[in-house]
Amino acid sequence: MAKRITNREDDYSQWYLDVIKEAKLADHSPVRGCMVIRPNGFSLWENMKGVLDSMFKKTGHENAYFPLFIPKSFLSKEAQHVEGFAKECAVITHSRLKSVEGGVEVDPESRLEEELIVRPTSETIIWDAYRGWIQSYRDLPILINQWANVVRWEMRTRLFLRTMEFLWQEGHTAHATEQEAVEETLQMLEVYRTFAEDYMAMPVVTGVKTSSERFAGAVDTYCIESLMQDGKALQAGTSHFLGQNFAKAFDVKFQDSDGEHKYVWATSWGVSTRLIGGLIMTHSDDNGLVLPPKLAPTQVVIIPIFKNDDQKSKALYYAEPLIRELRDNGVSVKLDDRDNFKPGWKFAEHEAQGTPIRIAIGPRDIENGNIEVARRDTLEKKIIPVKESASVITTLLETIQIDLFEAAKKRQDDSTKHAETYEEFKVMIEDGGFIYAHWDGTEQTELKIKEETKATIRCIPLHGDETPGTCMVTGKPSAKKVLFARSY
RNA sequence: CGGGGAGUGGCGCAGCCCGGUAGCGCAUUCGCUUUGGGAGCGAAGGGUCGCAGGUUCAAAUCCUGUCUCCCCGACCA
Repeated sequence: MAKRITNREDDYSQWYLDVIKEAKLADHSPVRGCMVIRPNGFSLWENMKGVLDSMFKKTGHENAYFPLFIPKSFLSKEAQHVEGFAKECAVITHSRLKSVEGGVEVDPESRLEEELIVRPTSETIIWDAYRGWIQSYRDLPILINQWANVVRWEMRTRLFLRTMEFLWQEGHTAHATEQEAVEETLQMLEVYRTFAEDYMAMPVVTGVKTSSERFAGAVDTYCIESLMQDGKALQAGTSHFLGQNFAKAFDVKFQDSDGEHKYVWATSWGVSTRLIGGLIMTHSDDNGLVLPPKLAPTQVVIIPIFKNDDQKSKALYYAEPLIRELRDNGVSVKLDDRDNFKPGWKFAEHEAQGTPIRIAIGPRDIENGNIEVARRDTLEKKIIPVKESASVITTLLETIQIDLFEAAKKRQDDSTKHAETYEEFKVMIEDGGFIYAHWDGTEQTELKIKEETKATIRCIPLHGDETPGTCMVTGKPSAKKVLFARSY
């Protein structure tokens, strides 16, 4: 078999790129750091989007859309926020081109009076709008989400994990009380955890970021962190409690039931196409992509095996009721009846693309009233009677979904360690993985650890060991262990 | 943005040092034989050698600039 995908242990980065290429998820674009999301990648995103969107709707959110362009002055209104994003904003300075000999150039006459920035995130333009929408406590809460693209001018990019333009959703909510906003922040974090674990089959740790890793402009940033197969951590989603920072910056006040004018409390939360990168690195293997059934664009592929037209039509005839029954059960089925590829070629191709279940139907199966069922995750094959196939397959899809999560969870647990001393920590971090250790809570110590080991504090976990101790570096008191890892 | 590597039919590569009319494998098209793990034979089509300048009788090859990708750093979802 011609191997087109680099083995993970030979070169993990190359493997990641090969999987994306062979699964036809995305291409590089002519513009540095941008990507073309191909139909296979986009339908995966659409599935993720569909699930998340209904989860947002169930928690009372509505979708809206705010502009791509933001007046430059808006960004400078919240001091921390500017500092965080200033270095990575695309700026629009001109409005047109003019033809010149051999092409076009920017028309110097068209310089904009106020330059526009391409949104790196939309807090500013949204809070500017909220000012006009909010007068009374009766106008609150505002629970809005938008699906959009954003641009961050990154130095170093990787397909899905960090691109200059990416697709995401950003929720922006406004509340009358601090408590309500904090509850919203945690509720959405829980939505993300549920989505990651129950749909992506990607186990995560939930926690709060340290001040140095916090979102620019937030009071607290909560996150879901997951461990990839190479032992590096990926921040998969964030939910921010913004306090009154943006309300103050954009002067958004409401009159409360007690007659007082008060600043509004805010949250924002988002996940992006980066999740696709996380999905790839959580489940895929040296044969290509492995997808959880709940998100796979195609859950079952049927490959007829035939030597001639007669056998082909028999196989198709045999497959037809099965396809119908599976579809009636809500299973997405694709029949691969192309005759310009041999079965073996198709097997390899669908494996590379991550289709959870493959069914082969050949003359032998038809004769015996069977089908051959192969699982993508374990590569296991078995012959089953066609009569039982619909129920076997719907059950198998559920089993695969669970097994993928369990396998990923086991890997994450096996790669999670506790370090009591800094010496121990330095040794452990070389093997990758999550490491719990005591930390004195200061930025200096965090920075020292980062400089010496390249590991960062991924989060201060919300659930877990609450035992106090002493910082592994300084020996100062520590309330509880925090989670370290090298990260993407 | 600094250091290293790379860009040649759709994909993977050779040719470059030492300039002389662009080649291989896979894929594509047609025909025949094939089809239970990436089929075989025969024929055919397809390339501004990343882009822009320059040197030269002549540039994929030499020189300059520039764009994109990969790896490693600093910065970030």
